[in-house]
Amino acid sequence: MFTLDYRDTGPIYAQIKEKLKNLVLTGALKEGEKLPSVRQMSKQLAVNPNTIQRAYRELETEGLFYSVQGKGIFVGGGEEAMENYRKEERQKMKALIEELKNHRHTDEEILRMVEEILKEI
Amino acid sequence: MFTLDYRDTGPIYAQIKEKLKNLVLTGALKEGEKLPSVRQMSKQLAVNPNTIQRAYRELETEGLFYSVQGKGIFVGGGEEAMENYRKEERQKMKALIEELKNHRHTDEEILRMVEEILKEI
DNA sequence: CTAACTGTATTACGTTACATGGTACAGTTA
DNA sequence: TAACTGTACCATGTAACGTAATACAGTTAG
Repeated sequence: MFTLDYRDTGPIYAQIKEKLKNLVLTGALKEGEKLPSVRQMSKQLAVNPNTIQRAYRELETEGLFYSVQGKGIFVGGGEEAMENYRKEERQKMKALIEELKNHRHTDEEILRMVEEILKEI
Repeated sequence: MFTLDYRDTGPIYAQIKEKLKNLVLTGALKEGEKLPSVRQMSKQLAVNPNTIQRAYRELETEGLFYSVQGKGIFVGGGEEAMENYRKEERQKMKALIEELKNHRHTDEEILRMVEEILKEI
């Protein structure tokens, strides 16, 4: 499904959350699909089941997944979660732009930087 | 000089670094200016001298400050540090834009978002 | 019904980062 | 000389993180 990046310094559960979120947001995991069980995923990634559980639980809290006792964890419709993520992303962008303006970048410089980066990718 | 934000969850030394960096990048602290001593600053902010020392040391490593034994810590020319920060900021922006594109945002949407935010600020 | 699978919860332990507190030493300056 | 600077340790307490083990409830295939 995916592999861990051991150069990443942050918490493992956070990295797993990020990977799973991306799989859903990019459409690789679609609504209703079942995710690997906590124990199965923990074996695949060679981490503790509790670490997987934490990632799953938090993604459920965010509204991206839903779980059913004894059955498994599934990808939800995600409208609510999507709306949250859009807001988060906009907030991140706003914070970054505010930082750039604090550091004496002009609006034109910022726009030019964004356009350049968009071309690069 | 500045105050700490106790809602901030991250390390205190990191917050102090960020505040000091901003004071220099915005021009509030100019080249050659002397900074409060480790002990003086630690009293002002009510934190341990070692915490201040760490912030100062790291900013010196980044090339923003320079220290002289027995005299104090001063704001450096900072050309080297500035260059690093510009690169860091561009890297942050690139990472954020890549995330947005992964999440199915189009170039037009991203540009529009940036323009909107620039107007807001 | 039973066995094997699911999610979920809890407790304990070790490691590490962070912050504090204290001490010490070298250089500068009034 | 005294009081200030930076710098370098070491010891301690706390919290986050990850691991490990265990237990319980619901589901499902046999």
